[in-house]
Amino acid sequence: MNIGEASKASKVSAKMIRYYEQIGLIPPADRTDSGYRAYTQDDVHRLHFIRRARDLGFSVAEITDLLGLWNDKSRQSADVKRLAQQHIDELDRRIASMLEMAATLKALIRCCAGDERPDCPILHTLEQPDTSDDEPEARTGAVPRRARASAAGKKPRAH
Amino acid sequence: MNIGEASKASKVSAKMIRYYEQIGLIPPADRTDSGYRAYTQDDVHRLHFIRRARDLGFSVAEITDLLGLWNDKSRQSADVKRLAQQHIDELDRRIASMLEMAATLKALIRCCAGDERPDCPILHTLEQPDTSDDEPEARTGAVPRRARASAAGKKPRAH
DNA sequence: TTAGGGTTTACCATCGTGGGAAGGTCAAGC
DNA sequence: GCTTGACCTTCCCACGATGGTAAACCCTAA
Repeated sequence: MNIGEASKASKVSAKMIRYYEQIGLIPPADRTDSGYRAYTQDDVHRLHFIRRARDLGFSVAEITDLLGLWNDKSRQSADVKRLAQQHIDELDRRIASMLEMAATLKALIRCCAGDERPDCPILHTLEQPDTSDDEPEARTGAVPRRARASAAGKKPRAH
Repeated sequence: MNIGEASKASKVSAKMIRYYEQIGLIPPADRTDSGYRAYTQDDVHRLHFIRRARDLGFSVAEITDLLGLWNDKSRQSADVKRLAQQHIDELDRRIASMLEMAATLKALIRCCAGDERPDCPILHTLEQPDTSDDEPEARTGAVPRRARASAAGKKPRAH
């Protein structure tokens, strides 16, 4: 099977298949005499597995582990469960972060007239220094602010 | 004011200040005779504005627009509101996408014994082709699947 | 004057994906 | 056989926002 067919069958783009091979997520494909990559049904199966894990938001690094467990006949389901739980926790963290942003914005929007006048509490708030919590140095090193921001979308998944 | 001081005051790293200048988000800073960037209180004010907008998850492109409105004395608050609403919509889309992933994983996890045996419904599900919805071609071109995936974290915000 | 810290530019890495160029291969139709 | 179009190959570039590093330069206090 050519890479194009494997791509269609697995729903992983040819570009990504080559990339996954390059970074070692999948073993190098067999080659025809002319250098074309040749895939078996099993290869497609693995690619599809990867695709589905990506759809669930697993990073390539996490998928490396998942594939390892997938191939390990003597795996313990607890290991898989732990991986999945870690990923859920990460998702939940990012969700919470974004919910917080959205809530803040929604509160601001409710106060904005949204008419032809220039006065706007949204810009006003962005302009103002922190009003509620403002211990300048003490809090800067703390987790929340940066954690909120950094957790906001660590694993892009743009096609 | 040096870049270091401006950085501390605005809570934007020096690295990012230079980057924002490079991509044209902020105008080139004045320079001292020796080539050091020099910032005014107003510059810091603008940087802080940017920082706060980033914390709310606005992309640099969106902030370009926000800054334009900020500087436009004859702006209409409706324009600001519209920008904010668009961003909220985008956030909500990504949140929904991640909630869906998390829900799927949580459902899988509930079915996994999580013990020393290798049998695991999580891997099993990743392994299986789509069972519920499987109109192979008809649906592939449609939005949902890819939209779900691509919305999963388009705007990384890693420090 | 010297030491140490701040600053400058320039380049590289991240992560997963797409785009494109330049060239080789294959299969169908003439 | 030859042409054509679709496919494949590798290689490089881009994205977005950020961090890191290195080599060179500047400033200030002791």
